[in-house]
Amino acid sequence: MTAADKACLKCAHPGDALELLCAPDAYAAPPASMAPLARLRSLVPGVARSIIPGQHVSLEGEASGQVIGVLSGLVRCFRLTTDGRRHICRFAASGSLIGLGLLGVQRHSAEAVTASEIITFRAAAIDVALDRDPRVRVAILQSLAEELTEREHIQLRLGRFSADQRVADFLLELSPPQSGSLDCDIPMSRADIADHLGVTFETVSRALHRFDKLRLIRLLDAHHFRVLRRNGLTDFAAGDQPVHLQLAQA
Amino acid sequence: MTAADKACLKCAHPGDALELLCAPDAYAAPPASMAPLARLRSLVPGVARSIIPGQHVSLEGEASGQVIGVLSGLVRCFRLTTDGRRHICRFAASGSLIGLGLLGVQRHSAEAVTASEIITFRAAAIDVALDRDPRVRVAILQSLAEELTEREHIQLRLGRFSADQRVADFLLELSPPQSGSLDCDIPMSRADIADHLGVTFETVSRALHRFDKLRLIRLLDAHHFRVLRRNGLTDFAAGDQPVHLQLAQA
DNA sequence: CGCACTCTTGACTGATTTCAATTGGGGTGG
DNA sequence: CCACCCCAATTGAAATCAGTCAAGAGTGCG
Repeated sequence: MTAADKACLKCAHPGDALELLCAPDAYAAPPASMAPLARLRSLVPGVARSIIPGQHVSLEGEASGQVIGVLSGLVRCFRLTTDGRRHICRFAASGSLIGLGLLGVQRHSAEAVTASEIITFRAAAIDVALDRDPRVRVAILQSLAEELTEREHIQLRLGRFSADQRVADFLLELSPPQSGSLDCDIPMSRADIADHLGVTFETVSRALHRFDKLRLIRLLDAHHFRVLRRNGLTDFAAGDQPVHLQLAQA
Repeated sequence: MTAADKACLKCAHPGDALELLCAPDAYAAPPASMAPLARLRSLVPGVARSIIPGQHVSLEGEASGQVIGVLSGLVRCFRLTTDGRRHICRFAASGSLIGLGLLGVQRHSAEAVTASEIITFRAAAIDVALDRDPRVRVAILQSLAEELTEREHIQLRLGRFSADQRVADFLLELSPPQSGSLDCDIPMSRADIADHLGVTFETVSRALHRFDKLRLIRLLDAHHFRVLRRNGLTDFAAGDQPVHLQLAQA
């Protein structure tokens, strides 16, 4: 039996005991947002392929002439500062498009976080289709609108939230919106989270364990947690901190 | 002679002695990016009007069914957190469009920083034009691409730069790219800058005076500065800090 | 002429980073 | 199959950066 056989395919973290904990597409965007990529796929020819964790998808600045869609798994999009640190601008889950905007010029590098399937479109093909088919135009505009909304939120989080608030807010994104106490997985490493939230991985770790102590979540293991009090997390992320009072007791 | 007569019309900061210091359209985007709004204006009917500093343009969350273009002046786009703090997501200079994405639904509030002229398009009109005229499509996509690129940079700055680096980077944005030592104005208040960079206004003030001491810039007054060593600023913003060594001496 | 507001500056506090040590799990090779 | 190694994660302690609090200066406006 190989490692791959034992691995939890959903989250790509090895270990069979926890397979059942992996919520189906836990990090996936709501169904509605699958639409743009699905529609694009039906209207523009593209080449699908599978990639393994860590495998690179695109390189910052390259004029690859490609747009990439994530069909399954999770991809991290990042840039490096001149002094070598990394900033993960976003995690692209299934349904996300990478490289829109200046068609075909990559604004950032991208690598697989988990085993993923991606589809590659030629930017030129999309450009042509944009002229011919209004449905393509709608799909692209919708995808751009979604990314802009997502970025707006990320920006607010970076600009105005404390370290713990950022982590709480991120956990809310990881967990399905409605469910009160479902088990969720954390596909990415602490370092990935840290580089996305603009904090250190130690701070992420501490925050998670603090939430565990406060009974907001239950850390099942390093990559799985259960939401115990979603409202508590929400309040905490929002800055209402009745929870902070409990912090002293904890 | 009224206050308005004496005011520097470019930056809307009163005082006649400094009128000549106001670089023409100092904060304006490069000429190329004027294109989308200019083109849109020639293809879609819109209503222009003038607004005074502080006057509100749009309200977060409202489904106004409008898209706003900035013809001159400067507009701040912002959101408020639940605990009442403000985050300025971006400063929209002449040529910028506000409210693109989910057409007609405002992702944020907007107010004039300086006396500005804006033009209001009906989202429905743009939507119709998008179907009919490919040039509109190009203009909208280009504008979205520009905003996304801008946001990507802002996000990196918030996520990975120290307070001083953020201010240095912001100054670079305020000053025309090429000129070595031209005078620039700072149209917005310290608080505006702080709420954009995710720091306090005290920190902004301190950073500016530090750069002045280091001879990277010359602060002419609270709202005007001269770039002395652009490379120094660039290095500082990038994290190379040969300058920091001088900091001890200063 | 004085009020109000923005900006500057200093001293202190505290959150987060940095540095360092330890733990734990998984995969590899013996 | 077991021991070892490596990497990720956790945890603690010290150091630092930026925030908070507070006082004072400058400037425009009434």
